[in-house]
Amino acid sequence: MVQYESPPLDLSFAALSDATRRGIIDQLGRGDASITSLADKFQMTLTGMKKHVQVLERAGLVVTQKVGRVRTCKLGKRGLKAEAEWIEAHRRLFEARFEALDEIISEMKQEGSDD
Amino acid sequence: MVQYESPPLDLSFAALSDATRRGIIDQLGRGDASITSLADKFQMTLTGMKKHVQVLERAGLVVTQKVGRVRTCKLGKRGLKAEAEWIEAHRRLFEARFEALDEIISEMKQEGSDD
DNA sequence: TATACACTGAACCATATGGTTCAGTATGAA
DNA sequence: TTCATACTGAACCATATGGTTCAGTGTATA
Repeated sequence: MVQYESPPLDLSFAALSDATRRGIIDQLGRGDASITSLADKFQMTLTGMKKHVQVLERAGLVVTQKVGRVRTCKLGKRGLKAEAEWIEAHRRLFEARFEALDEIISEMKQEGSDD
Repeated sequence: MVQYESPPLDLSFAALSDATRRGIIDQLGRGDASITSLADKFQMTLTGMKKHVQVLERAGLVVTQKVGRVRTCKLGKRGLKAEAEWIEAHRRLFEARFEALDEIISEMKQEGSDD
């Protein structure tokens, strides 16, 4: 029996699982943007865009600040460090598995039913 | 107006957004496993575990093979390359943003309402 | 052959997601 | 003051998620 938690990774990977939200990050990399300008760019209602931004904000990937009537979104200082670390560590894990001898052997004598 | 797609990243990031599934990848890194052994290790019903494995399989992160009555799960050869690339590219993007001059300036003269 | 084991599928449940519309509120400009 | 802009919140909708139970099916084993 093993225990696993770490909500931050849950939130950020979930945030990254949507193409629109990855696009928003792309866009904010080219400069800060208001909700309205993002909504225009991604052909979506203001309300819809606000929800996406909130998801990114909860994940710490984006920070927003409202000045006057416009809310400006920018990339969060938190960055993607934790995510990069998890991915890198496990990418090595994947590779290690395939270099293992028993893998090569079972690859050679590969038979048996599948579905 | 911008168009964004790429279902593979959608699927894999979504798969990685659950701590149990990240744990399964961890576990498979230490050796192949049956649905039953995974279900035991994560204190979950067989049916529940099967669903998690299916999510990982759809994302290409895990492959399974049924021999006799046991379905063996192993890490997929696809790996985490595409995910690592996206994360790395955007991690640099985050950092570039913070090195930009206007960031430093606006950080200094930081005022204005927030919520 | 009888029994146990490993999985599978259908059905259900509560909650979350990704989107919308509609009706505000607050702010800036004329 | 009036009007447009920029956002906000509530409500709704269809679908997905993460889990369960229950009733199978197929495969080993005694």
